[in-house]
Amino acid sequence: MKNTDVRTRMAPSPTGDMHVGSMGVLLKNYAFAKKNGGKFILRIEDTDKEREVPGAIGRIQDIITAYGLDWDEGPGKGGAYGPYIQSERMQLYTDMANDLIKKGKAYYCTCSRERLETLRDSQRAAKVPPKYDKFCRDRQDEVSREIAAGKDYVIRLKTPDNQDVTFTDLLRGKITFNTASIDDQVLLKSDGYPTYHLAVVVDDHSMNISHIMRGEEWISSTPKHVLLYHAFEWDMPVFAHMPIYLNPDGKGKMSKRKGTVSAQSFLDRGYLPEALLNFFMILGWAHPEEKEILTLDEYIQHFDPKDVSSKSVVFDLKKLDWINGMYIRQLSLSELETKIAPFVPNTFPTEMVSGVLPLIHERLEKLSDFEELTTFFIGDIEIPTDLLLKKSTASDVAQQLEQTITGLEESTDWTIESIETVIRSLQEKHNWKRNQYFMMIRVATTGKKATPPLFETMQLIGKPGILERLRTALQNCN
RNA sequence: GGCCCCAUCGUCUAUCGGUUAGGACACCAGGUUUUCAUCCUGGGAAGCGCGGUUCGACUCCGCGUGGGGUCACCA
Repeated sequence: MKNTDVRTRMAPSPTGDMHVGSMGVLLKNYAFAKKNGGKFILRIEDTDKEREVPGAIGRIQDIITAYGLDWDEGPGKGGAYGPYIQSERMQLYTDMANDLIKKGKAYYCTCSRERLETLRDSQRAAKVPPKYDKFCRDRQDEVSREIAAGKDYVIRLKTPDNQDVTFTDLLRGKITFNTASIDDQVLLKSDGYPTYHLAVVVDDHSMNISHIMRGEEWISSTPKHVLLYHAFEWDMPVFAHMPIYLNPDGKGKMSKRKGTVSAQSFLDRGYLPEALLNFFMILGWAHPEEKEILTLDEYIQHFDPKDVSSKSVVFDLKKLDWINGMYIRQLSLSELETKIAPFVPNTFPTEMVSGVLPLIHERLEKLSDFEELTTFFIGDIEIPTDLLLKKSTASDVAQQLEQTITGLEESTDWTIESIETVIRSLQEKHNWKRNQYFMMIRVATTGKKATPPLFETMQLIGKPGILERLRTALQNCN
């Protein structure tokens, strides 16, 4: 196969917002296609009409774009293998299902959902794996009459008895299942829609997909697909099952039960798309030199699905935070200002933002940290007396405050330098303990013991605000 | 429970039969600094167990154990 024949795809279903795990898999598909000069296809698998969420297709496209990625063929882009939305390809699935019937590889089934349910219940009670009992498989004449009489039916795959099905996973090597553990999978549902299993195989083949990179949770349904490829007598694509993301506590697949998991939610929480992508890159895969901060281009250059770890990986938020901080620090102040805008509270004066950013830039781990790091710049603050007096007595602190207020009042300028001059000379003149005095002023003017550099902060807060806070602090001493 | 996958520091990884088992995050300590952060330096921290194969196993094989996935007319 020529490199240019590499065609990868991501096939989300519009049942809600895209999961971070899906974005991680999407990135790998994207990168591998780019690396080989191939095509990355976006296909929408909307074959479950009950679970479909209106607007989800648009949101899927938007989130991919928001992460800075795109697709070569798919909704909104077109392509030679369209349409790329499965509900617009219905005829194809029906034809293929019928083809299988003709070949004797599939059969009609009129079992009711109720019958199937009671069957499963009794199997579970008997502690045997729940599976269809192939009731209709050998009574096709009867089934045909029932269908003619208007009964609902599905088309099932005629899974061979007790036969090994083997396929090669790019990361794991040969994987074998016995058909004894494989159900007579429904291919065409009673509402006429194909199931996932029929639709993926038909589409991956008809869209000429060369590499199927998907989550590890699909391994156990891969033999069903292999059976279908055999039944259709089609060539098989390369399968590569990617590690799934485990909850930060290491227990189980990342799920909504343990926090928000949509790709969008991470953007909402103040993570940069580039940082998220970087995190996905090094989760389960390592750069040849173990470089951990890398650009999309560097990733594309080095990424190979066969080098990906075959074990599930914990979604380590601490590492993500670190990466995000790195990316934020790499931003220019104007870029930061643009990106952080959605996280600036309405109550924060817009004109102050550009002044505050240089002071908090390297303190930001997430864009959403803005609020926490800047509350004391505006409005009324709480001045904890215990912190104020921590390393001195009330009378000494009162004296320091009085002198500082006078000194600042008399100063005609309000620059970082002028403030520093006043405070430093006061400290030297009275021989005050520098750490105590500086910290006391910090607490008096911000209410906090951890802030950006003191004089810059004071300058930004402004003379009236600082004097007011110092006077309030003075009152607290009495 | 059946079937399948997986197994190196707490986490993500390097190693691809011969290494003092390396790096990163996190953690701890120190330095720089008016605090915090950044930055710099240092430290603790790992081959799941038992058998084989081999001159030699983290590396190959088997079993056990543990973790994960999956068992729908959902994807």
